[in-house]
Amino acid sequence: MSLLDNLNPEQLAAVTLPRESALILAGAGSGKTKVLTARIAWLIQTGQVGPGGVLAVTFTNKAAKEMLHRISSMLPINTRSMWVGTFHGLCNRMLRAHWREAGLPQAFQILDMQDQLSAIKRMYKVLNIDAEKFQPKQLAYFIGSAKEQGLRPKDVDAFDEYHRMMVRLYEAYEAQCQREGVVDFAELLLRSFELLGANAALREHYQQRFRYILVDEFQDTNTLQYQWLKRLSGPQGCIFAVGDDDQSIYAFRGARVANMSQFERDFDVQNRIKLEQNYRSVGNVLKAANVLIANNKARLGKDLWTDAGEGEPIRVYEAISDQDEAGFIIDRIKKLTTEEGMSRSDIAILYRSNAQSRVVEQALFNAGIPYRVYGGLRFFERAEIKHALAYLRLLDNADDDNSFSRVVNFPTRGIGARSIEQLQDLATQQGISLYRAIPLMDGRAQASLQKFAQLIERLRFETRGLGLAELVDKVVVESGLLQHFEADKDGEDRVENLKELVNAAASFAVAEGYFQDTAATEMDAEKLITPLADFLSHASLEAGDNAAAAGEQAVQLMTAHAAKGLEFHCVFVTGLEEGLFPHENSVGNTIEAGDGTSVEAVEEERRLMYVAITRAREQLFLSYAQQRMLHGQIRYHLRSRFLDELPEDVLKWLTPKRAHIASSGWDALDAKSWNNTASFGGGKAYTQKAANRPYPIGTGVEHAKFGQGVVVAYEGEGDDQRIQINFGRQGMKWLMLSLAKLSRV
DNA sequence: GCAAGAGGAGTTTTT
DNA sequence: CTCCTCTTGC
Repeated sequence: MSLLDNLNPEQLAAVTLPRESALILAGAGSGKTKVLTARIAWLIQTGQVGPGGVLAVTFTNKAAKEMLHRISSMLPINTRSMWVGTFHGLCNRMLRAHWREAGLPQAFQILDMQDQLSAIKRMYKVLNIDAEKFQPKQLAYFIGSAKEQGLRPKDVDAFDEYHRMMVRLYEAYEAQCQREGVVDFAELLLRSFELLGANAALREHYQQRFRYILVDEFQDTNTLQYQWLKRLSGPQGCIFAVGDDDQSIYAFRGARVANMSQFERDFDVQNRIKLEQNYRSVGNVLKAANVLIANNKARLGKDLWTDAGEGEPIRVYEAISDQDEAGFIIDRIKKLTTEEGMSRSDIAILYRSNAQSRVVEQALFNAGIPYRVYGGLRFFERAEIKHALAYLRLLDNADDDNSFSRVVNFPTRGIGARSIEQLQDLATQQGISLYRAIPLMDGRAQASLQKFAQLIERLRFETRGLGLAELVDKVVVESGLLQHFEADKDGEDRVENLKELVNAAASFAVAEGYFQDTAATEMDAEKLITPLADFLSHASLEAGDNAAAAGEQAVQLMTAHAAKGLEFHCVFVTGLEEGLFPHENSVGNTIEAGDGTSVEAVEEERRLMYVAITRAREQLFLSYAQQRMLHGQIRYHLRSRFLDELPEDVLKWLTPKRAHIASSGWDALDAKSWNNTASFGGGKAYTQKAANRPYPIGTGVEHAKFGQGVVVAYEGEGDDQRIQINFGRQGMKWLMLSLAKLSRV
């Protein structure tokens, strides 16, 4: 069977393109990964390139793994010489190989976001910076976005005092990182980019080597990633970029859709291939998606179609409250699993923000339906794991002050804050790391610090020659971490996790081909890295699964963002309310597209909605609530504009469709006449019909200037009485009741 | 050195 | 409301 079987004409055209740069506009569910992997396999199979000449880059480790997996199932080749990975993973690989040229210590460590923040806080202490005025998070953001634009401190223009300070802090942060031998995520990219820029021999080497570069999710690339690709591919470069502008939902973290059209210009792209046939969803879902996304102005243009039938209509439910909405979902899930025999794991509940999961979780829990929530702490981010990793990092690089500070007194060894301060002063004075400053200490604290240093030295000595898993095991035990959590009556999970870390090290060693007799600290000649350093990189770059544990067969709960790339038989998109989805922060705002133009921020929200609904294979439920608990207050929202943008003929309203949300100030009696609603409670707010409140809270009203809105609150009495109305896209307004010309909707 | 309590903030997130 | 961080007090 040929690789090219089972490809539609557009896919085939993309897979078999000659050596030239191309942009593949791949719609949701159009077989994007299939095309990417088939192209790689085809290039290799037809002898146009060897595995070593291919570089494929993705955004997530999951996507990279999936790609490698598929390639190796198509071709009997060794994928180790192939560069397939995330931007960060590939940059790390390059920097490990050329650490000297890149100006890094061989054992450089990678800071994740947590580490970066603690590094900044530590720096603030030394420099005596007011963390209120210059918030660590703000600085981290500032540094990150500077680096993503390729800017070093000297390149950043500061227009005011605040920003001048930020630049100085950026400079100090850089110096600290360099001294400690650590790099943050953005630094991995920028260093690699600068390395390629400064070192012509190296640049040409890689340019000649990677004859074919393939990029997944191209719409998500930021400025630096794009420039990196450009530099790496070189003048003769050939880039196969796959992306979907309609699924660009990460502008807020620097993704630049404009890279797509810039790519076409920069690389003289002759071929823009559209993959529009969808293999995932039924017709009704696709029609809704197409019509919805057509409301966006900034688009390259694309319409999905399918051979499959229309499927069931999209069902829409207006809930009285968030609880009622959850009740509706539970009810439907029960029906789906019992009457239609659907597996729970084929059902996803999507929402705009994480906080919305609570109500649904509660309801699922009460109903005894197993579920799992995506988006919690990931394995390598857990405190006990970070502690263990800190010991390991100190073995690899004793100058890593972040790691030092984390574990110097954990488990407690009587080294207090004052001793650390003293030590820090000495280290700062001498321009050396905390660890190296220990011998300079005197007084009482010296003894305990010395003991800590001896522990590290002893561990380093005793683990020499050990395999990776044995090394990790030894460190977890000898550091006292295991014992510490074993003594803690609530430490069971942490003990389990530490043991799991040893397992993780063992399976990592196997997966990476480090055999039992490979010493964890011995350089692997082929990979130019020690197994320990490799494992530590892995821990930083691949933080692990972030789904809370629960059995198989669980309903999947996640944000619409987290659902990107996934698909489910049945999808519930919840909280479709103005202010929530689209989120209030996006309404009325514009964002820079990156090419000089600006677009409405709500367009990104619409794309997010597009992503959400195109996750559904067969069944799609949309819901919203008239009132919901938010930040400890009951809030009233209008129905989301996105619902109103959907074509009526693919929808089936399970509750009467009203002119708009809460149009008649209805009470519990009305609710009973509606499907299912009464049993789920809620609606209490609607019983108040005080004479001085002509429009009860929750009522829909129309205002000549602001349009339609929902009554949210009252204030004052008599002639002074004011009414608060949520006008959705016009915002929240307080109006004098006696003056405002209102009418019921 | 740790636990309780005040205080503040509160989209989306991968590496 | 609820979660997280930082401070205060024993």
